[in-house]
Amino acid sequence: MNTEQYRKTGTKQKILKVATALFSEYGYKGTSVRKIATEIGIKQSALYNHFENKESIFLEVSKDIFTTPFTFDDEEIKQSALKGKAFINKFVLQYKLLTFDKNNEKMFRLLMIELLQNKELREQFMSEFHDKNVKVLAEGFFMMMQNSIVRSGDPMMMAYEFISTLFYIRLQVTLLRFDSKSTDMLSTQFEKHVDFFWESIKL
Amino acid sequence: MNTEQYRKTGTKQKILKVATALFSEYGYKGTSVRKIATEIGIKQSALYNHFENKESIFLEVSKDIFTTPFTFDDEEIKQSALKGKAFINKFVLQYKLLTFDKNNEKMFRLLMIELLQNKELREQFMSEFHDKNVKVLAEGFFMMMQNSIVRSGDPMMMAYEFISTLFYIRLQVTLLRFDSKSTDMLSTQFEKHVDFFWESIKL
DNA sequence: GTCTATATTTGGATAGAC
DNA sequence: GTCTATCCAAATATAGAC
Repeated sequence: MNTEQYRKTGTKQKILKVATALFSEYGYKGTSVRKIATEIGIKQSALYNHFENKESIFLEVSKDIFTTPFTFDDEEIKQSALKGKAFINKFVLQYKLLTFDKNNEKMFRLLMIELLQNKELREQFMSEFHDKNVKVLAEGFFMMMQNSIVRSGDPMMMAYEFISTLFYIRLQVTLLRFDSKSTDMLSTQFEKHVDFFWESIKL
Repeated sequence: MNTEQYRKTGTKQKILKVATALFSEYGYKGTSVRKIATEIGIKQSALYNHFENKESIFLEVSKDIFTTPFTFDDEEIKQSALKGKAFINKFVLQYKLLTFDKNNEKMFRLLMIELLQNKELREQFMSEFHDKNVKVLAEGFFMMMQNSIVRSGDPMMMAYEFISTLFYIRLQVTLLRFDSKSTDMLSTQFEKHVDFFWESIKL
């Protein structure tokens, strides 16, 4: 029997779930372990059976920020890149799905809340959120340049230009949704961006 | 005589200065009134002779976030817009100066730290930081379209594309400088952006 | 206006019974 | 594993002497 283990895991998962919700709404300092505990119906001291301290809860929660399934394998890149616009369309579709996905939204909020309070998050932001995406995009643009599908230039620069707007849209969407405001005006912004950008680089 | 008033104002200004530095580094919750007080060499309780409470200090500090001298008067727009690239060059120069200006940098950091914790800041971000800039840029692009200097399209959309990259560069610069890292790789990004964008829209 | 002293609250963490 | 009880630290804020 593993009822005991099951219950233990159950509580631990509850803690992580509630902590994720609270951290991504009120930030690290704005979230007390008391609040986490009462929210799941246990006393504050009981938390310490599952986690050493508050920070270890946060660390486990924030682990998931950058576990986004965001890489295309090489084959897929090559195939898509030759199709030109289809490549960036594919990329943006992924990005858009992440933006509106409930879990990813929480993680993105948490990232933005703690970005200037947490050096490690800043570095991960640069490497995982920026560099990785730029690299994938730049590879695609490079191939398109070689095949004279898009105008020549620095692929990394082109990728930078492309990803920056995606980030900005995502930030705005996140802010609006945080206040339960409509994102109608922004929902088509992703596609508009693709169209505008493609028009800017195609040959 | 207004020595007393002078001293009062002096302390008040000191408080605001120190509070700005601390809030923009540790955020609202991460900054205690104690720390503000000791930093300027007075006891914590003495602060309450100048401000009602902690929040009122924050409010006075955050007032300055959006007092950036960022609008061009209509005449200047018209003149610059007809010159095409000179217009966006001018805009970006302003933006770049703000990005690297010590005071504006603090204010931007404060904005990013508190953006998801403060609804009013979010709304001001949208109206003052986004809408206002989009409007100015869109007017310029509109005139360029009418004069067949740039390709036709939605001026607001074009402005959105343009400003989003500026914001992203600014954010990255701010993060790097926060960790005292080199911004060499980004210092020319503003100009690269202008070049890339102009190449994308010019006729 | 600033100081000392103090009230009050909140939050993180531990000890020990069940 | 959870509970009650308790400790400790930090932080906001006020009262009253100088």
